[in-house]
Amino acid sequence: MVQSKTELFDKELAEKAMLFKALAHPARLRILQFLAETRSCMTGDICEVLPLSRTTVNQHLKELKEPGLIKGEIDGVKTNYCLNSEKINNLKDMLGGFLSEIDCCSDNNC
Amino acid sequence: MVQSKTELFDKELAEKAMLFKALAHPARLRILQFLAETRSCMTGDICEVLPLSRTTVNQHLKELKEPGLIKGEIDGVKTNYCLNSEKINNLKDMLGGFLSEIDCCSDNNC
DNA sequence: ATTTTGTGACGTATATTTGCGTCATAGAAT
DNA sequence: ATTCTATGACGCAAATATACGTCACAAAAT
Repeated sequence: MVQSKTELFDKELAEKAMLFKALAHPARLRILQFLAETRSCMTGDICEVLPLSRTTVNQHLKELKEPGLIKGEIDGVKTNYCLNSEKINNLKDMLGGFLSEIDCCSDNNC
Repeated sequence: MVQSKTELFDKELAEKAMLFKALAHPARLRILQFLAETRSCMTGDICEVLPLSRTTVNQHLKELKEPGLIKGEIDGVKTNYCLNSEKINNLKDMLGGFLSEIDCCSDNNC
């Protein structure tokens, strides 16, 4: 692509797409699940659950942190990660809204 | 990446990630919106709504067709696209399920 | 003081996505 | 028969994502 055209779209749509993108990899979904299961959430612990190197896991964590879905708190040497419930709830509303907007009437057949 | 490790994850998670990926671009979200608004849904019509070339739009359509979110019916020269309500509803359930699984208790703070 | 442990930052290689132009095809209109 | 319209298939270039190794750093343990 000569240029990324993402900014030519509606701002809200772009934002929603960004959130979907954050969820578009099984590793990131697994991380969210894991963080929901256990609140003790060191980076190292997360790595042990995933079939990926620490480096890669770290990168996925960054991608979840960027849209604010998770938070990272430095605790001495360690960093504790956890879900950002507020954002997750926003996400839930947003996605639900979009999907019901899309499929208001279920007779959308050709 | 030396290798795509997507297949090392839970099959269900991978499937969910695939669906999220299909929704991870504003153009594709816009297409879904547009198809919900109007059922007359020729490729050409869709192109006029998007700031992208017909070639690119076609590709996005393909990406929506693959997971079955939309259907394409050949009508003479034209192809009519429309939402696949059944799949959209599946999607809605799946996402809702995942999100409530993630955020069962809203006291997930560090 | 040195080692260990847990991290993040940086660079690199490969894979995939995005965007587009061009071509071929098939039906409709002239 | 030729032109026009609508479409899909193919291939290319640039941008991003994915995965990893290596390095540096800071606190804790030895």
